[in-house]
Amino acid sequence: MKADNQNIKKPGVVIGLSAVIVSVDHRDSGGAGTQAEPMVFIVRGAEHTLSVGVVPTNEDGDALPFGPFDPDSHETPELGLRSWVKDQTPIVPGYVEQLYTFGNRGRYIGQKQDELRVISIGYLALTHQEKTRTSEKVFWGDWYSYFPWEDWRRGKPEMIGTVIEPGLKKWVNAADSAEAKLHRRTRANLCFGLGGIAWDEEKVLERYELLYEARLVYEAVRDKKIKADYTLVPGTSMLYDHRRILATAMSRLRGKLKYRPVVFELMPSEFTLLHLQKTVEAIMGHPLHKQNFRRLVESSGMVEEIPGKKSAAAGGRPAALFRFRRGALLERPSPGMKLPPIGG
Amino acid sequence: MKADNQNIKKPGVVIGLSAVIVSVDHRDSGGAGTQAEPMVFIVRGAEHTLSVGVVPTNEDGDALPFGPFDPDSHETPELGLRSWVKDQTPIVPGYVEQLYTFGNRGRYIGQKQDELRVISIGYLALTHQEKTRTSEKVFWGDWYSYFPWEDWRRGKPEMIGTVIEPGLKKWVNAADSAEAKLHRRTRANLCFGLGGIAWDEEKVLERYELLYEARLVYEAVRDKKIKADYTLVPGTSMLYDHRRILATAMSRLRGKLKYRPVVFELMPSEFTLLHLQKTVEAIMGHPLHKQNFRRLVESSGMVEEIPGKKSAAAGGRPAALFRFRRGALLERPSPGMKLPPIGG
DNA sequence: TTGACTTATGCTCTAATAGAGTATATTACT
DNA sequence: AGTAATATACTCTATTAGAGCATAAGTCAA
Repeated sequence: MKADNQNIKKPGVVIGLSAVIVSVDHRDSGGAGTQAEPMVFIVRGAEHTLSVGVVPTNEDGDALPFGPFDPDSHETPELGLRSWVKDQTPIVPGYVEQLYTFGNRGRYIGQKQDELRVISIGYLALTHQEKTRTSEKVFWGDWYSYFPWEDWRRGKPEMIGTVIEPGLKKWVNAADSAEAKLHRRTRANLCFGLGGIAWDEEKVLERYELLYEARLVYEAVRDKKIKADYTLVPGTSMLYDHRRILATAMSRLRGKLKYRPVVFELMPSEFTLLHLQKTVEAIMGHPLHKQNFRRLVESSGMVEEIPGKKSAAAGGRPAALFRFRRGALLERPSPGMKLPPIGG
Repeated sequence: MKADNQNIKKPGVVIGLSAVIVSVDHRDSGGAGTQAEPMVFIVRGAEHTLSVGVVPTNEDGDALPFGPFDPDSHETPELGLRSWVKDQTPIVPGYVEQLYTFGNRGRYIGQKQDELRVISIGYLALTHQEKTRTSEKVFWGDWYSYFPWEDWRRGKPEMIGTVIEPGLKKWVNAADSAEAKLHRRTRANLCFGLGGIAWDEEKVLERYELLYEARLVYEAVRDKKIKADYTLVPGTSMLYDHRRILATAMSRLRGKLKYRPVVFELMPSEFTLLHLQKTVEAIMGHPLHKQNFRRLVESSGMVEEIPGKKSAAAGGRPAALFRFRRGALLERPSPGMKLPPIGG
């Protein structure tokens, strides 16, 4: 259990903080045509993503905001993230949770590739301030533009059958042995709900990693420096491994929603139940049974009706307005809403 | 989103890998008096825990194994951990999962406290090789010796009523305002299942942090340099923030057991159902209903009976021997065993 | 050899919950 | 007034969870 001190202190190891800042764009207030889209805070262009100034790149593209970890001023990495987000963006996140620490070799590819190792502590942050100033360089991106196959709200995305399944089939058949083929096939089936297996909305990361391995996303083509003479899966790519970090955040958030009342971090102070439902559906990526959702939410005690107040009706009976009951957090050991899985 | 390069590269930031290596000591093979105790791999004495050679301490005590992260030879931090564990210990962990990255200021307290910042990427590793050579300095420690209040297998631990509740009551009453008192009280109730709230076995970390804040564990007395003229909660303390890391691992493992078949990483290749049950109970910290556990496990398809084979009976009808069905992992999207919470 | 004891295993009963659907209420619009 | 749209209340059923009883298959000691 002895080790050389020198190994550790070499220059060229950089610690940074990556943030997946999520909000939900509530297109309108209750009533007819209520819409909700999950958004991620994106910075575009190398000079923004490379705020530590040490990771040169020639590529342009979408990236997650990335800030320095300053051991002198930051008590904890999480406080560091909060202060950096507060200083550098117009966002004040309510909920912040550490996701994962990413430290793969080669995750930052630049001229100094071999010298430099970037360790990123990834965070998930939730906010309901979706109306922030944006520009061409800094904006809220629709998270399903990066992961279109994750959006089952209007049924199974077509590309799964037309692009992903054929692509994976090719990858399965490219395996060496029959054994390896079987292994690849079962993995593909499990991830993408093929062969009678149910789709699991939490497997966002596993699916992305599988597509990467099967070289069906641009990042794989880029990192492995291959020529893609076949159809890639639709979806916006990101710089570095940021799409992987985003996938990690989506998996985590989809899981968390089921047992902790984090949705409310994404809601305005007053909302209708449809409003809340559309927000949950937006995150989970699939539709829910309206009456049962209502029963669930009302019986959970997480929410209280605002007496008298009604939403501005738009094409139907006006809905009651609700607010989050902060007190509920103090009454039950692990409040949340048990959400059903998608019907496979 | 610009930052100074200098902030990052200062010397005095060390990245290390901490491992919570868990095994279960199966005291005997099925039959009467079957016992199981969860164990953690412990190193005692500063020279072992400080293998990076940069964190001086005067104290002696139990610590988690800690290894360097070497950007030159480690493709990923997880591979770094695996290789370091393999080289430096007799353990070959099967399952490894990243837990959390700890980087609080002051988590390593030494002469150079203000200069040095240690960032530890914490890992949870599971193994069933509990029979490894040990010494006075390196051994398997009973994890309930560090967290005796977490063991409800033989009912509610007495110390909760005799030491923890009174200690927390004092802490509640020491709050400034009535509001703050109420807040502290509800927090204590939620954590420790007081006032009619059910005990939640997953809140290991929250409970430890509460005890720390209420200065009822030695680490708080040590870090805050106060004089403890009152009774501390029983339980072995650890160096640095290692008991917090262990608590994080326990929380994670208790949660994971409910939806992923990780128990089998802790089992020998053949086992009886009682054996399996005792192992789950050991991790979860509370007893389970035997017949229902059997129904659950058998219907899950995670396990198959070994035809003909029976356990060596010890005082009763011999039990059938089972083995883990690896194939089950490939059949269902998220296999596991839904475990009931402790009856509040 | 038999009866007491111990553990394993099979089965039943009941309460709670989840999933799906029907029915009615309240609004706007034509 | 009638139609469309949404909100809300309620019902029905299948599944699951929690608890306990009954029987099986061994050991051990008198």
